Amino acid sequence: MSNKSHRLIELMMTVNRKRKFTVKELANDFNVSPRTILRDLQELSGLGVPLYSEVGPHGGYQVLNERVLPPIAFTEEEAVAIFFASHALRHYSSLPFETETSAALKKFYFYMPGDVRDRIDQMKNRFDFVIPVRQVKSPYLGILLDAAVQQKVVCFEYESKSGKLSREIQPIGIYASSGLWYCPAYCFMRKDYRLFRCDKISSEIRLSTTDPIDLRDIHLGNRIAITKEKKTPLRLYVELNREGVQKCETELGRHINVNIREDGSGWLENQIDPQSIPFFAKFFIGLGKDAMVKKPSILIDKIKEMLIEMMQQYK
Amino acid sequence: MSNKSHRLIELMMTVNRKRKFTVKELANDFNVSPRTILRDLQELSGLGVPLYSEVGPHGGYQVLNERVLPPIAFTEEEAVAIFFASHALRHYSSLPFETETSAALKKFYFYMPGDVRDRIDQMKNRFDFVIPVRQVKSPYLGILLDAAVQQKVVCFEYESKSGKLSREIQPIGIYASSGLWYCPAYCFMRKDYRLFRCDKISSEIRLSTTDPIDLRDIHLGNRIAITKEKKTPLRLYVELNREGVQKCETELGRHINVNIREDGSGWLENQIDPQSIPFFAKFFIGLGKDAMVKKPSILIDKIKEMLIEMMQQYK
DNA sequence: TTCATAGCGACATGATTTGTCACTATCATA
DNA sequence: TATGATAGTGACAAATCATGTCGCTATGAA
Repeated sequence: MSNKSHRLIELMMTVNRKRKFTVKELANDFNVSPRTILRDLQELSGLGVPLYSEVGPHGGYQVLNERVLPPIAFTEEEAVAIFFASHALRHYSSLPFETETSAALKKFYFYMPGDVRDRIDQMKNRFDFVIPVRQVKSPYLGILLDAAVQQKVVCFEYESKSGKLSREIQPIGIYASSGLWYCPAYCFMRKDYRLFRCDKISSEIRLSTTDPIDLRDIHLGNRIAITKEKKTPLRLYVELNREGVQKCETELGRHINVNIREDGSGWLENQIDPQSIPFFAKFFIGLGKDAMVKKPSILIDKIKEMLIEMMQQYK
Repeated sequence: MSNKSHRLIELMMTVNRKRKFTVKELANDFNVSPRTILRDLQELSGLGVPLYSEVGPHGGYQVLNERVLPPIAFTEEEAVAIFFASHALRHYSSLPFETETSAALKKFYFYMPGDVRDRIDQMKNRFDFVIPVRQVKSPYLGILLDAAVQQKVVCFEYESKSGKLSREIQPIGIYASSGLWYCPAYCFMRKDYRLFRCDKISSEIRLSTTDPIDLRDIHLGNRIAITKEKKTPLRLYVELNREGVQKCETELGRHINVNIREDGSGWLENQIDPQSIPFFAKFFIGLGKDAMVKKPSILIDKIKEMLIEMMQQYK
């Protein structure tokens, strides 16, 4: 392959790897004169590599946060799958990334071969990953994620049912579920793990001076096992008919285990946290006669209480 | 920019777009001699573009099914966002793509600059898009999507509440919501639009000989408006407090418009389909005192009926 | 001030690229 | 079977491009 084109491609990779470098350095690496490197760098710039330079001692070139992916061979299916997965991000009103993801998608789309593009166009209105739309913004996702990754303690005002309270937490991670963002974290106030809803954070997030605890081995994948051990659990037992089974599977996700019989009916049998009684009461009322709660009695009482309340509401 | 390098990059895009072409053709496109194009194509080959050629009339060059994406400049943020969006696909037990998406992800990951890779590794266990896990497989997603794109009529056995029935439908599209796949379609049996759950298709899907109707202008984005026109609508009016507003936003998605007042409370005001009365009755019972249904009276009656039923159930 | 860096322009030289031409090979099809 | 459309190669001269060198400016840190 020709010298120059080859060098340009190598150069592209090299600058991406080094991120900071001087013209002289590269001239040595590539055994060409600095002048040549200068010209090459200008070409790279023209090709879209975002180079930035500063003169003076300790100056030099830098690649800005844009990186250039080298040519990657994707099969058509792969490209389409990646496109639509990223496309689904448009449903989120908040993301922990600063970027407009639409910019990334446009690039991706623009550089695709024409027929893949055609295929995407045809599918665009016929295929989607739906995520409930919320207007609720969660502006602190980036900070929380950073804190989780870097093991930092943060504090903020949090709007819980019992009112606004200042919290000091060390995030384990963040995740989106049904259009809302959640942040499981260690709460220094409660001295225990708690789940926070990111949209209920009602003040700026500040870094705290509290020493972080060691959460390196606790992450989204294993936190449930770890946090569950500590609760004083209530035993939940619910009979479900076919419809009930299906709804529970859809709506409870993986937190609660749904057992299924051959005829399609089933039952729930789980340890639950006393705090979640109001949630389950509402949930099973919503299921109507598709679910029959047998235990715990405290849950049954709550359901009755709510039913009576509602009877009054609708006279 | 220098002629040759420029041309090579353009060429890379062009061959990816055209997939099949002759040397002469390209020579015209690029205003160079065929000889030059030949030499260029050899270089591209050397760079990994999978070219294949055949001599003779109707021969020419082809790009094999792996496509090479040219170098794309992504910001670090963009790359990370695309990675995690695609990563979220692993939650789906069924996808309409044949490919293992993990293969695509590995490639993507592999070619990233080292420090982006590090960042991804750090985030992997601390960031996720959660989708309710279902064991339910939907093996016909690909076929349904094809049928939607290509305007074809298909038929299959469908397991609805009223039992197994043979259905003949023309899909509008498919979408995933809360871990389940749905297929809105025109149903030739009901002579109307219906929503099918892809996992309830209980037989092979066959192409039907029925003539397709013209659904080119109906797609996931507008089907609701179109299908609604035909119904005899009921007017829904519901008062919501703050919590009610939030739940409706989360759970009703974009189908129903939630109006919000300054104090956080709000109301629903919509046309609804009489068929969806049972759904809404359950839904608003589930909201408890966070919602107060004012209209239509038929819905209120249904709610009362269900409440009474449940009171009896729990004595 | 001095030094290390980026950056530009001009120019001669050497290297590469290009077009042209003449040739071979393959294959579909008229 | 002949023909034409296609890929593919080699050689060489002409055109173009790339490179190094030199001299210069500008900037900013130490």
